[in-house]
Amino acid sequence: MNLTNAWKILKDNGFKETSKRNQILELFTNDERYLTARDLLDVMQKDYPSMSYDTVYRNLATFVSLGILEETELSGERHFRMQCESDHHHHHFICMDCGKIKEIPICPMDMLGAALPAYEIANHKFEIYGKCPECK
Amino acid sequence: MNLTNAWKILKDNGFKETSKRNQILELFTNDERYLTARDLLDVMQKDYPSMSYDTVYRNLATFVSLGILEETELSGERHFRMQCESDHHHHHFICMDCGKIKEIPICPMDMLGAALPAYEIANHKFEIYGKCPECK
DNA sequence: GTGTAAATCGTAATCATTATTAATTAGAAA
DNA sequence: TTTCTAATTAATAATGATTACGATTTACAC
Repeated sequence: MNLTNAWKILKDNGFKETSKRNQILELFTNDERYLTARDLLDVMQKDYPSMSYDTVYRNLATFVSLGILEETELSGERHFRMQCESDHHHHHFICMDCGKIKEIPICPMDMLGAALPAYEIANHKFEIYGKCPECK
Repeated sequence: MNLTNAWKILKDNGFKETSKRNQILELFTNDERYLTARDLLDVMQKDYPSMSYDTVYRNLATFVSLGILEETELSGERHFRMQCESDHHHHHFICMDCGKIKEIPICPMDMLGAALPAYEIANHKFEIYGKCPECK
């Protein structure tokens, strides 16, 4: 997901173009790591000292609901990153040191077959945590 | 994991036998769902009106560190349940309606093979969410 | 340019979790 | 059984992430 696509989605859904929104999106396009609301606020308050949590969280929720950002929970905090470009479903390795991620092309649901008959599957989560080659 | 085993582990590690600890453990042996700290407190305050959060959280942390309970995060809250009896590594389907769980005997890490050379894998999470046959 | 709904600001409220200190208690030792 | 001590708990406050709200500002359609 890049800036242009993100703005197209936002415009298509009637959202207005604001400098705050743009800076949030820019921060995500420039960082492949998962970021917290605080991470964003800390950076943005340099340019916009009046930036408030409300604005950060509200926009994060908007972006996630539109599929612009993806979200995960790491050590008790919500983390966000730009939705991957990959066209096919995948999962992530997350480095616990530097926060960089690597796409895992395998999805365990493929191997599940008929292991859960009669169950209605709504969602699943598969993440791997550890150290990337650079941090090892 | 049953009460007897849990107490053996606690005693072996020098922990004292208290009525609060016992009731927490009993609640978990009688409930296969994941419970929050608040769930426990609500029930326990009927028998022990003075029960405090500190006691709940402190014991939950103890139990998890000793491998008596297992923990996961669901919709922003920490949830706990008795460690499964299964001797072999597995994952869980979790019903989002009734909270009941079903063991999934498959682990995606088995299929990963050498997909992450040079990476140091410390941990992984695989969970499936949806509705169980009874709730569907 | 104007009007209006959307967006943001500033701040307070909420909720889960953790920390602190004093009082209580389990279990070992006398 | 009584005493002693460290572990445990109660009561409450503090913290940190997230959400909420009234007032103000802004994007943009007209």
